[in-house]
Amino acid sequence: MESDIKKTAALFKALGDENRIRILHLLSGGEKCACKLLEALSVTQPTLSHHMKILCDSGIVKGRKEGKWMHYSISQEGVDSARRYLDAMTAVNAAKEEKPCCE
Amino acid sequence: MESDIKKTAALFKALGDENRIRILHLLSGGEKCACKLLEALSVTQPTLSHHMKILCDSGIVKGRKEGKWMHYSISQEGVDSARRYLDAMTAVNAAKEEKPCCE
DNA sequence: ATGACGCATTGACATCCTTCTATGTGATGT
DNA sequence: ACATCACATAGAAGGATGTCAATGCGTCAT
Repeated sequence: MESDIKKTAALFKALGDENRIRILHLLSGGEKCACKLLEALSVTQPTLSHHMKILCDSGIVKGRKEGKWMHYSISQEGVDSARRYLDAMTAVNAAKEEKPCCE
Repeated sequence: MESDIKKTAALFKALGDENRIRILHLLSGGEKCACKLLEALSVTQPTLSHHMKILCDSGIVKGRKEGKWMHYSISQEGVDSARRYLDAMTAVNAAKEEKPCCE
């Protein structure tokens, strides 16, 4: 439960950077290798590598090694768990509704 | 388009902190005043105020002032726009699929 | 008016994050 | 074996972020 919060925070933290959002936009067009991402992003190669590690660790992106190339794609499970969290948040549970405290 | 990225990043950045996630969990039970959030969170009052500002600025929470009390609740529109972004990311558009670059 | 209360703002400090250059590692080709 | 290529890792620098104590600002009651 408490570790759930940690994982959720890591997931959304991963989504909270402009360059990583651009990367995800690119990946929404399908699996891409690192070199293609690199030429689309105006960052250096180590910076891209750093962002890809964060995205993979958070679970929203998965990597596939093929020879010396690295192919990245969006992980459906990662997106699903993010969506599941948003749903849980949205579900303003009327049953849980409590009396206002201050009036 | 570019400002969309900024707004999206701000929204997910707001979701990427453990205490703010706890706040949203509390708010999923319905509107709450700041004092209730405060006693549930083991942070000081200025820290809570700071987090509430970030959540409100990102659009995922809205505040309602009533006398000297501040009531916070989850903004459906904010959650929707977050969900919309996740959907856009998920939609692995087969039409946009391109030839792999490196093989 | 004055004091108490609820919350916001300021300023300081420590930590984390993003980015870079430099270097390491593993696979491919000659 | 050696050079080259694609990517990862290490280390450093600067900026952003989370937290607190102190203070400010409305609002309410007396």
